[in-house]
Amino acid sequence: MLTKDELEQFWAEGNKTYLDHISIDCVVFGFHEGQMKVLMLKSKNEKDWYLPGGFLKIEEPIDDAANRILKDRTGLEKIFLRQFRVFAAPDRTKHHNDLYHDNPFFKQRFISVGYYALVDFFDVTPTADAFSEVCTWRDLEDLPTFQLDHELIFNTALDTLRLQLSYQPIGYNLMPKEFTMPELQKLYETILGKKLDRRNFQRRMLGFGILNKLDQTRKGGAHKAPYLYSFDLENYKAALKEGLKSGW
Amino acid sequence: MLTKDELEQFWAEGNKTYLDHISIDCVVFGFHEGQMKVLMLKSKNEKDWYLPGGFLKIEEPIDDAANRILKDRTGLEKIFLRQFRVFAAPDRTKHHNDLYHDNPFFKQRFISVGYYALVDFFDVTPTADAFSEVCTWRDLEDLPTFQLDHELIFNTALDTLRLQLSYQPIGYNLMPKEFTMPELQKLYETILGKKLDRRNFQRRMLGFGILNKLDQTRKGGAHKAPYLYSFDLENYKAALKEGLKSGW
DNA sequence: CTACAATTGTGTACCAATTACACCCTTGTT
DNA sequence: AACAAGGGTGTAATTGGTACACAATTGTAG
Repeated sequence: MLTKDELEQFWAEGNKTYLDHISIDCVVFGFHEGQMKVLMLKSKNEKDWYLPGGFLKIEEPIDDAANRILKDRTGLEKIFLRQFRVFAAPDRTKHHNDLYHDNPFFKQRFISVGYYALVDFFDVTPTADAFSEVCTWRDLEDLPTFQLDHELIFNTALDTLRLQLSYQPIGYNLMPKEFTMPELQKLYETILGKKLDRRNFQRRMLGFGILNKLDQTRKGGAHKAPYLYSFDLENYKAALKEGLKSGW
Repeated sequence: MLTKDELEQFWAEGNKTYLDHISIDCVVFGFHEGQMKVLMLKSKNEKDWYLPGGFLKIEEPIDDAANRILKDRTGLEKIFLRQFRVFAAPDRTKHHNDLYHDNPFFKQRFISVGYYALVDFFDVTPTADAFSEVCTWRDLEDLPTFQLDHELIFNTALDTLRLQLSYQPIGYNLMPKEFTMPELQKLYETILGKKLDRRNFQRRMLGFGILNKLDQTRKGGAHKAPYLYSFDLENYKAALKEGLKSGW
């Protein structure tokens, strides 16, 4: 974390590096021990948490900016990222504290482009940014209070993710390379917030043709060892593009 | 249309009124004589057409800006509007002509927020903006060449609209108050670009519970007079919110 | 004023997908 | 060796979607 002076220096330089008025906020979803997680940050001086975010460099493509920001927070490149909405209420940064408001760069109005990301929990190394000293996964069942409009951004991302689940495959970016059917089902149940029938889930999932059944089982539990699966990346990508249901 | 001097004046004042780097582009869909239409503009000096658009005022909510822009082009207030994506390639305005590029306001990089709108064709009074003298409906089957990245914006809007058709009701904003089932079917067929079975369409549509059957028929054609329907606004709005299919 | 063409209203048989279950198999523990 | 906890696979019942057939209404041509 920067000192107050360093911070002021950073902001003073802001508009030489970054485009005015544009910011990016990211909702990073992970999945661990049967729980959905979101990556969040907190600075020492404040009690509220916020989402990973940043600004757009003057000549940078916006998806590159989102990737850059997330690489800094997670160590990951080539993250599954999707733009889902712009947050632009004129007063969205009004409640910021003086540290920011005294500063000419941060004082301006920001139109924030919201992205959500799906990542494999174990691949991520949460890394705090210059304005915080805590960066960690938060459980969806136990969320902290949010800064600014970040609760709205988070909720909108979750709604979008749930909606997309009904016509697009999800999981490739959230699961490890190999996984069992019950593990995948748990992911779906967690995103949707409801229980699904084990047998029907399996049939339907297999029916999509995006899974490869491996000739191995996951030993360890005091039960029958479940088979391992991996995603068939080619079919998975095709399903992403064309959707899982025909609609009309 | 403004003269060159007036135009320069307008741009010179630009950043006193408008926020830098942010623009808005709108894809306005209408429906007339069995054809899908898009509202487009053209200026005298150029052969390519462009979409209705504008800028965000310094303290204006972004949805208000989109509504304001569309009110200017169509005369309509309270249009059905939906944000669908941000267009932000750094070179997206590079191919603009000198009239614009010589100008400090327009020379800057713009991040454009894309909206699509659905309107009743007959309610619209197409009105040119300050930079054009043609503003008119263009048939989807006979589109002109587009300026800048407006073809990408248009295509993305159409894809989004088609996708939304599979899980949300559409029509309230595009149809007149009272309409017949074949007329509504024609709308769906036009958006989707394919024929649907008349009888199955009717059954499914009625199954959604968003239509009121009226005790009148539309006379005039040399055929059996079809019944008139109107939307049940309450159920329609509920369906918009919850979606038409359960998904999982 | 009657026959006709066009188009709408309604019904039904068939196939596919989803749901709700039952039964047996494997694994580690007691 | 018996048992508890889960997992693999199957099937009947229901729902939903698709592909048709047939009767009814309207304006027009003769």
